[in-house]
Amino acid sequence: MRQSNLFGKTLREAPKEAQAISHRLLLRAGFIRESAAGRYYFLPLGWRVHERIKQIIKEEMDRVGGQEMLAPVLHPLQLWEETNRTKTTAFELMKVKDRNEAEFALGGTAEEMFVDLIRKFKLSYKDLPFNLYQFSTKFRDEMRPRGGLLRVKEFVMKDAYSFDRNEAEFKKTYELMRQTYKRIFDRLGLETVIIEADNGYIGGEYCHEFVFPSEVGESKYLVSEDGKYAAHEEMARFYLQDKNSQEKILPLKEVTAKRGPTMEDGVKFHHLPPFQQMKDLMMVNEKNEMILAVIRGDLDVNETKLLRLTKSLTLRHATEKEIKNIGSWPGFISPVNLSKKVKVVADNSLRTIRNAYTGANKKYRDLLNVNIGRDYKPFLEGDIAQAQAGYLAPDGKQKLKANRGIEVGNIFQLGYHYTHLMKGSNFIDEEGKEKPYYMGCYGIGLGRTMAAMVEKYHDEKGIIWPETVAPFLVHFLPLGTDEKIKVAAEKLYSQLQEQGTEVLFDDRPDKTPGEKFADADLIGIPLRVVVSEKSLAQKSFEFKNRGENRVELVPVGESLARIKSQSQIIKYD
RNA sequence: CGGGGCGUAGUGCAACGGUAGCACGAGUGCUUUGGGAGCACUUAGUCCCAGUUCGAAUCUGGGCGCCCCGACCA
Repeated sequence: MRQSNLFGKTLREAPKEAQAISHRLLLRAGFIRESAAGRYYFLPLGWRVHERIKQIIKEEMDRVGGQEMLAPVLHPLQLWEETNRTKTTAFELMKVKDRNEAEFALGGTAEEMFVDLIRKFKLSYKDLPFNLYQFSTKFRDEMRPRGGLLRVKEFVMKDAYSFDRNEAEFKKTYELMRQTYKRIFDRLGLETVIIEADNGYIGGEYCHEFVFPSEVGESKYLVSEDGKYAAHEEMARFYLQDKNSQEKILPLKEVTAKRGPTMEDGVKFHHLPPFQQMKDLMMVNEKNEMILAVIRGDLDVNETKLLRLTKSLTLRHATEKEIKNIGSWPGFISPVNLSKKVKVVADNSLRTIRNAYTGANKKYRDLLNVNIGRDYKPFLEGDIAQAQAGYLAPDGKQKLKANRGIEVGNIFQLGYHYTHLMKGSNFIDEEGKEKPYYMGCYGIGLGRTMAAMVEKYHDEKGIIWPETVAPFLVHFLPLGTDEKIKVAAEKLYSQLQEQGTEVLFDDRPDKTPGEKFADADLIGIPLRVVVSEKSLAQKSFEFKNRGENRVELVPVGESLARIKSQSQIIKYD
């Protein structure tokens, strides 16, 4: 490619709205341009990188038997209604109507579409397993796009959907996909951390995020010091340390407590440690059922965990009025003698304390010596506690550290979530009976991956692309206008083209060396080859790898072979 | 959606309520050619709609748009 023909220009300064390094560099180097908030043009250079990333993903997906296909971008809205997702994803789902007033969702993920596809076929266990994937533009009406390509409203995602005959078979598929993702990110040169995460509106019981650690990332997670345990903060478990469960159980006692409504007020009033207090959080789910979450006072309720434990679709805090309506009092809520309408959900931490204090469902009245089991029997008990940096990892030895990263990929167990909700998504088993498919799904955002790579591979002058995804392998710069240089340059350029080496040939005649170098550094092509009067005086071309300062003179006659050997794409196995 | 900031030329910045200017870019010509060259000429702009005013980029109201922080996600 002749640079004089390349569409897209470098910018000396980044537009001021760009803050993230990847955003600034991609903009400045002429890889992307903004259309509207969270919607970007990929310019020719940017698209070449994007397609290289795509190729790597495709190779790895195909290697493990994935089959690429393509689903429509407009999804019949009825499908989303069938799985309740018009409700659970209301914030992000974009809709359109056609001329017949038929409603469609603009695909933001495609579980329903793929399930709907496979139920159009009568398949048998002999057809299983299979894994279908696509690269397609996804639409998500994000509340706030940010950081250039880091979070956008429209992006190309590789999404894959696996269909297995049962959980045991699925587990193999899941493990295979985990390894495949690891290979993909390894090939891209991104060391990712695999963290446990919440399935959110995607559904299913568990999932893992592939996170590239970075300050500009939005995924907050906790890792043990040895790195063996890593989980998204919304999911992270931790080791519960015992507090006073050796204490003798005392009789329940109600006392007057003229105090404020906060936890600190309780601590001050009773002169007892915070852990001995009970934190009571009144929530309301989508069916207007009231749920009281109770937890040890030194811990916080994790609403994601609460959502999962109670199998709720949505949860919100109850209003003061609602609390009074069920016969309690804000700031003095208690699971003891509470209205039967409220489902009490207790955190495991309440088993680590005895003789707790909390409200008495009356203004200015508190209870002392509250003990789980004796004084109240929770409807559900489980882990609803928010993990924090400094807590012990589940092994009880390592400390947890907080970290941030860019979520570049995600693998989900879906189980029967969709195949139960969507009628007729069954295959025929060995006995001739219909059985639902056991599913998983697997996503990678390409633009975000590209941004993550720039976050990693750059210096103060610009991007430093790894060869695996670089837009070109060689940036060839002739300096000066001398006829000898021109002839030598054109010769090497046509030879490189003949041997199929991807080269960006900076043939712009009116650019000074300084400008060509600056652009080359900014664009970040791995190998820079210069021809100039100086180099020709030594019958050589000058080679320099981006990111290294070492410059090497290579005799003209050997240059072609040298480039060829250097530009062999690294084989990965 | 809540909070904060901001909309002036392709990009970065100026302009007290009084002629919209500078740098880079782009174009033409000449010179120059190893780290964003020099000279000359040229090109291109106040987000939109109202209002206040003799006069609005500037003040007021509304709209639209963008960025940053939070609640969501590849």
